[in-house]
Amino acid sequence: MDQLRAIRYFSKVVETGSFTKAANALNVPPSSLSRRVADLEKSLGATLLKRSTRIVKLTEVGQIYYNDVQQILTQLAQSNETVRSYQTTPMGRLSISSMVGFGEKILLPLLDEFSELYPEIILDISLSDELSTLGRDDVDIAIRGGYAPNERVLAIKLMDNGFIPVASPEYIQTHGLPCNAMALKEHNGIYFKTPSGPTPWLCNMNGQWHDVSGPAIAISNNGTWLAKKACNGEGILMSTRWALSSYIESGQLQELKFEHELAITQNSNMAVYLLYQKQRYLVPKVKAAVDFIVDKIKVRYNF
Amino acid sequence: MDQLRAIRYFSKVVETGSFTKAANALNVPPSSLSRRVADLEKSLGATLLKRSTRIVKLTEVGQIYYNDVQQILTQLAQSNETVRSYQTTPMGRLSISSMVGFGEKILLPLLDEFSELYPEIILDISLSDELSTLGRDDVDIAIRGGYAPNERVLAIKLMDNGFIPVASPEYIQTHGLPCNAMALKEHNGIYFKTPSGPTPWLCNMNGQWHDVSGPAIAISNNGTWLAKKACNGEGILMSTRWALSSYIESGQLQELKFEHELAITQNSNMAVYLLYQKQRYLVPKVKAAVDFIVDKIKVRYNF
DNA sequence: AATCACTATTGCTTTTAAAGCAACAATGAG
DNA sequence: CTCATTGTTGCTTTAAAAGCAATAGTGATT
Repeated sequence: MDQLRAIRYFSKVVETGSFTKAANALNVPPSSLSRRVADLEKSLGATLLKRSTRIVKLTEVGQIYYNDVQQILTQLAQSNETVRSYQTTPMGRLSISSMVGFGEKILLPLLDEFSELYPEIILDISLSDELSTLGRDDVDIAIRGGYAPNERVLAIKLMDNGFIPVASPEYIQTHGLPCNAMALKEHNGIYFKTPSGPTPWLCNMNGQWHDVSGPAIAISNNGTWLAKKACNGEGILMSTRWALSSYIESGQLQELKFEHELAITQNSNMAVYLLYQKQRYLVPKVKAAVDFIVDKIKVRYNF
Repeated sequence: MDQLRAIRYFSKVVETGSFTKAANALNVPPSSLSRRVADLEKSLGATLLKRSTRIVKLTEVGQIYYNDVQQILTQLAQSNETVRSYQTTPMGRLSISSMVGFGEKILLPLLDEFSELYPEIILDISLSDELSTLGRDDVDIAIRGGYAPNERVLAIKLMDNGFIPVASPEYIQTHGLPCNAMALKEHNGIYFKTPSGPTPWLCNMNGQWHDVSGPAIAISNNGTWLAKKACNGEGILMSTRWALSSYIESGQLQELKFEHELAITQNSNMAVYLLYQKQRYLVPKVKAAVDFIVDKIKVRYNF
């Protein structure tokens, strides 16, 4: 028995929820599916699918097996691709996932250059702040802030991800410059929101952490919108240095400095990491992109 | 093409280093191997094996592919086993790897009981202090001290693994009771050796770590031999409480207590962990053994 | 409650792929 | 230079999966 084929058939049935639909998708008669899945079940000595003419659903073991086998299929596909593309020119679909803010501000412009350099690579970019599990999904490269990678995944630090407080000159004129971190509590707050909630203003004074968040006037995960609000003088914003640098340089916003530094988490080494699976670095397109991104960012943003 | 079969053939050829030997091992004609491997290479568009009539060896890509594929094969085998044995009585070969001392003193006696309870499980025990990578090798359960598991591996703390200093009453009579940890430097040392080297005597005083190791008179990874030396009054030994408890209870050795506690590493939470792959817990034999070991040890050694 | 549409399965034939065997060519040891 | 050994190739046989048509069972519809 060709177990791999049987598994592919089985998976398709699970995904479409029907032998007929799966058969159409695979361009084989339903009888083949029925027979191969039956073979598979026989060889495993267990029923994977509970079938009736109307509905096909996984049994308990079936669910377990499906999950296991899914992973095995992707791994095999990746290994095959590694070999196939070994020592060829970078080409094919390259899937990159990035944090929204970083993606818009820094990554996408960079990738425009990249595309010119490697026209045969088709980019597939997802911007999202939700963390996708590398390897499980078919993401080749992920860019995340302060993420703890597992052993199979390599992490390269791209740049610092420290948050700094800023406000517009008008706001400071109107409301006064907060003389110390504690004084922030009396100021209007514009808050950046991550998937795990809005980011508070924290301050470490003599080993003690204090929440110095002021009353919120706006919360969003869209950095651009928040920055505009800050420019309008609506309040104080804490965001990353790289997201704010253009506003600071143009004078629209200015950094507020305090004796005790501010942060948005007690975890000190916040940074932007580029993540990829160690094995996949052998695939030319992945290697090309990783090398390109890391190199350009090192040159341009880490003076 | 049955890729799985092709991969199995390919693997066998790699392992035997010859098409003919592999063919004998698999009971198929060599021509089949030749053809399937050729198919595989064609489908991957790469040469996996460099062959001549005398010698067959892996190419660079071949090596990569072989490694990848090896893992995939074991994963698939495990998934199949999971399904096959789902909800059956525990049986089959169960492979356990343990630290030597713990294995001899605690695990093996326990497993004698286990065997009576599950006669259909054939135990395959390896005692070694080298850490074997779970999942890679076909070890179902591993028992290690202070091991950092990855995400796929579950770790259950079995008991503390703190080292305590002991000496025989005779030794103390002859050399005097060391009045504080620092005084240990003047005493004969019997040292337990791990794969990463002999274990020093460390002492944390007011936040500072001091090495208070005395001159060595014996070093070994064999706890029993060291304990005997200590009983003979040859010096002071630091070893785990569980390894020494029988000697202490019989009065052959006595614990030395100091104001500042001793340790053999700056890492505080030393413990004995039982490790297994999360997935494999679904296999009855693995579940039975994990549950049994954890339960018995909790009852008998963690009062 | 009976019908009807749809679906998975089964029996049979056709097609395809791998096994098996024998002959061949290439390689490296002696 | 010879020769045993090994991997490959041509051909035949065998096994397995595809393909097709017919069947039986199920659940929604009337």
